[in-house]
This record gives sequence, C-alpha cells and structure tokens, in this order.
Amino acid sequence: MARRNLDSYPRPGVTVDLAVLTVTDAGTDDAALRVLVQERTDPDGRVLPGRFLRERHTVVDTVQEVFEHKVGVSPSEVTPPRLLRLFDAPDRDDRTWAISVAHSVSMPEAELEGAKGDLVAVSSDGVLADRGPMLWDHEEIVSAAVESLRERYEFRYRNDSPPPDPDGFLPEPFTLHQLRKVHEAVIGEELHKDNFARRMKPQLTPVMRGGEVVKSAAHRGRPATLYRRVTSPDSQPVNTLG
Amino acid sequence: MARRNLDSYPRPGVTVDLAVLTVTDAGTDDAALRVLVQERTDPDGRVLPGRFLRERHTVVDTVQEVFEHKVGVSPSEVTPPRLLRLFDAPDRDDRTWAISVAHSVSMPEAELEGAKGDLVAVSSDGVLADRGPMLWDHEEIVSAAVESLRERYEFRYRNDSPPPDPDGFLPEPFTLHQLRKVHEAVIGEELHKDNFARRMKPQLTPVMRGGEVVKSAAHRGRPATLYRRVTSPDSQPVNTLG
DNA sequence: ACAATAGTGTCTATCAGACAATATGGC
DNA sequence: GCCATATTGTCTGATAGACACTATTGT
Repeated sequence: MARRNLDSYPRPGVTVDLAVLTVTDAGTDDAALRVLVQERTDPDGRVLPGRFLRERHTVVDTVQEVFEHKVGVSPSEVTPPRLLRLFDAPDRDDRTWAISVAHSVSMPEAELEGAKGDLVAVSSDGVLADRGPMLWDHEEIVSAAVESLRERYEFRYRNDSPPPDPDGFLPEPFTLHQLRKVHEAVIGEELHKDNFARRMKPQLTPVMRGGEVVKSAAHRGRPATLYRRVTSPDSQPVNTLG
Repeated sequence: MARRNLDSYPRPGVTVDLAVLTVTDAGTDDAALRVLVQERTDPDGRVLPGRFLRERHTVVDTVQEVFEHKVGVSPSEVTPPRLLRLFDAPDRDDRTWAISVAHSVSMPEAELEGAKGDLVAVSSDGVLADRGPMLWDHEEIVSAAVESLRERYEFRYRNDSPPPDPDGFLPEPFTLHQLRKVHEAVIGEELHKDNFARRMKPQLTPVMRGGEVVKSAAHRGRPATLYRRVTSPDSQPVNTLG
C-alpha cells in the first residue's frame, strides 16, 4: 500500500478555550471565586475566551495569545494552564470540523485589571451564580474547572493537608484569616479557624524583620502574624492533571 | 477585517496514542500489571499503539480503530478511554505538525487474547520492568497512565474507600483474596487482608443462590465467599479525568 | 488431628472536629 | 476597663493499622 502524504489527510481545527479563574477581594471577608466571561455576537451569547491553535504553536503559546488578543492583559504571573478535557463531538461547531481543548487558568485579581469581559461569581454548586446561559458547551468547561480547582483546595485527610492557596490567588504576605477566607471562597463552605490554622502552619513561615515577627496592621483586635508559603505556589508541568 | 475561511488556516495532525493496561492472571497470586507495547520499524523501536484522528471521527471512534487495525482485537468491554495529557511540542514529529492526545484504556486480560504486541510488566516505580527504551515520549505516557490508574486503586482516607477494582480487571464473581491481589498488583504494594476486607465489604454483595451464600471451590482451606461489586465498574464520561 | 485458608474481635495511636480559654492589641 | 480578634489548650469520637484469635474446609 502506497503511503499517502501525511499532510493530505483532513485535519481538525483545534481551539483552546479557557476558564480564567480568580478570587476577587482575596484579602478580605468578601473574597469570591469568579470566572471571566465574555460577550460575543453571531451567534450572540456569553462565552469563554478562546482561539484556534495556529501553526506550530503550543497550547501555552495559544494561552498567551488569548490573553493578548481576547482578554487584553499581559499576565506577568500565572499558574500554568491545566488541561480539563477534550470536546470532540463531530458536529459541535457547524462551520467546520473543530475540537476544543479546554483548559483552566488561575490568576490573582490584580493581573486581571482592565480585562475585557465580566468576572462572574461561581455559586456553591459549581456553576455561574447569575444563571445566565452560555453558548455551546462552555458551561461544562466552567464546571470542570471549578471542580478541578476545588479538589486542589479541599481539605483532604490526615496525611496530606492541602497546600496553602496553591494557585496563588492571595499575594504574600498574608494572615491565617485571609488565607482561610480564600480557601472558603474557593471550596464554597466555611472552615473552622482553629483547625485550619493547625493544618496550615506546617506549610507556612512567619515573616521576620530584624529578628522580630512582623504583624498585620491592627484595626480593632489583636494583630495577626504575617506568613509566607514555605512551599512555593503549585508548579505543575503543563497539560497534566493533578 | 475580512474573515478568512476557517478551513484555510494550517491545522495540526492529531494522533491518539493509547496506554492499554491490563492485569494478567488477575484471579491468582501471580497477578501483574502490564501495558501493551508494540514493535515498529522506520524508525525502529517500541511504541504504544496509536493512530491519526480521521475526518469527523471522535477520540472514542479512533480508539476503536486502533484496536481494530493496530491491536487486532475487537474488545466487547472496555473501560472508557481516559485523557492523560497533550503532547504539543512543535518539533516532536519531524515529518509534520502533529499533536498527540494520550489516553489510557483498561481491559481485562481475556479481551486482549491474540493482541499484537507484548504485555510488558510495570515495575513498582511506574515504568517498564524490562527497562527497554521506547520511542519518542511514549515512556512518559506509560508513567502517566500508571500514575492515574494507581490513584484510582489506592487506598485513600476515611470517608471514601476506593471502589473494588474500578476498572474491572477481575471478572465477577470473585473472592476478597482475589480482589486484594488485583489491587496489590495495580498499586505495587501489599495490603493487610483484614483491613482490606473491612473497607471493601460495604461495596460488595455476596452471590446468593437458593437462599444460600455461594462459596468458592475449596482447594485446601476454608472456602471463601464469592462477591460482586455493588457499584458497577467505573463509568466515567469520556475525556474527563478523575 | 493437622494444615491451610477465610473471616472476626479488639487494641492503640493518630487526628479531625469541636469547644473554650487565654493573649494582645485598639478604643 | 471593655471589646475585638488572634492564638493555644484540650476533649472526644472515629478509624487506620496492627495483631491475634476463631471458623471451616480438605487431607
């Protein structure tokens, strides 16, 4: 059998669609998990930012391009994109044969300053809080992204506590109270402050200056100790799941 | 800006590469985790079975085609393929721009009767036991597949015990001893029979016949009770990770 | 009776969850 | 002193891990 040229076979368009996650007001009691949603026309509706994979570009390249052309920000610091799943139904795009490689990206709120689109709150059951529908399968992508994120923030069991804010939503240094509020915003449920402190402390180091422990500026009560992560924020290789 | 036809942009070839996992001698004390490896020429070396995604075919379609054309068996029962990761380095295939979507598939040994290739044992640290090199990045795929599989079989913590043989390597009905040997083969370490039994029993149901519990054929000692899974083997949706 | 395997009872160290007391600041 | 918040001490119920004992068969 003669070998046909590899390039002559029909090939799918490959899109990279992003669930950009952040925690707004991460330092405060109003911390909230949100996802970046954009409006588009033809067809009209709300979508996640995304883009076709261009020649010999990687997923990481394409994520950068999405930020540059669709979101309008140049992130200096991002958690590496995480592969969520593949959408490959042959008829999911009626214009052409296209498969979607859905990823999630976590960013601190400050890096999303001026981004195009809205930061929509995520409800406790993992979907958009304002219940507005999204086009195509994009709502599924949000659910998958939130589920994956929560697994990373959830309190597991005895042997391994969760890393403190593994996706780095909260800038250092921070108090245990602030850290707890971020975790609560992500997983959507309250945590006991004492148990939380006991589990996190082994993974935190107090900020020292001049041989003294640095405390937070006191508003009302006793000032809290400021901490840094002793394990740096998650640095998972690209395209793998945890 | 005029919109260029979507189909006129260059597109990558998309391959589906499979880590086919099985447990040989699943009913016995010699149970062993193995992966299907094939020989190829030009370039010469050992590879995992794989294939280009053809027009408007899905990943699931392509997995079927790999079994038909590359492996030479028609599986009647398979655990759905699991997405492991994406290989997208622009120069990973020097013939053309191609990205690889690596999946793992779990099958009972019986379904691999007459398959082309060798079932190579996996060592306890998750790589091939015979240490022969594989072409390209295929060794990484094996590691990722084994790691993902072990997560599913590993004993987690208090609230959720692992499902009994979630990928269905062991045909029903089985004894607790047989089930334990399969789990030990997968995770590569020994388990206490008493603790194992306690954790598994809530997820198992004894086989009844005529109001009586059916026992295994006794060779030497006391006959063991035969069980079935009360939760059917894992039915995860395609392309998602666990 | 004995060997061999299946199955159960129970002890212990650990720890998550819960509650409460104490420490340290502003006012 | 009083209030608010941070931090630490301690009790308790659950259970994984470990060990040892009992049960049921073939020989």
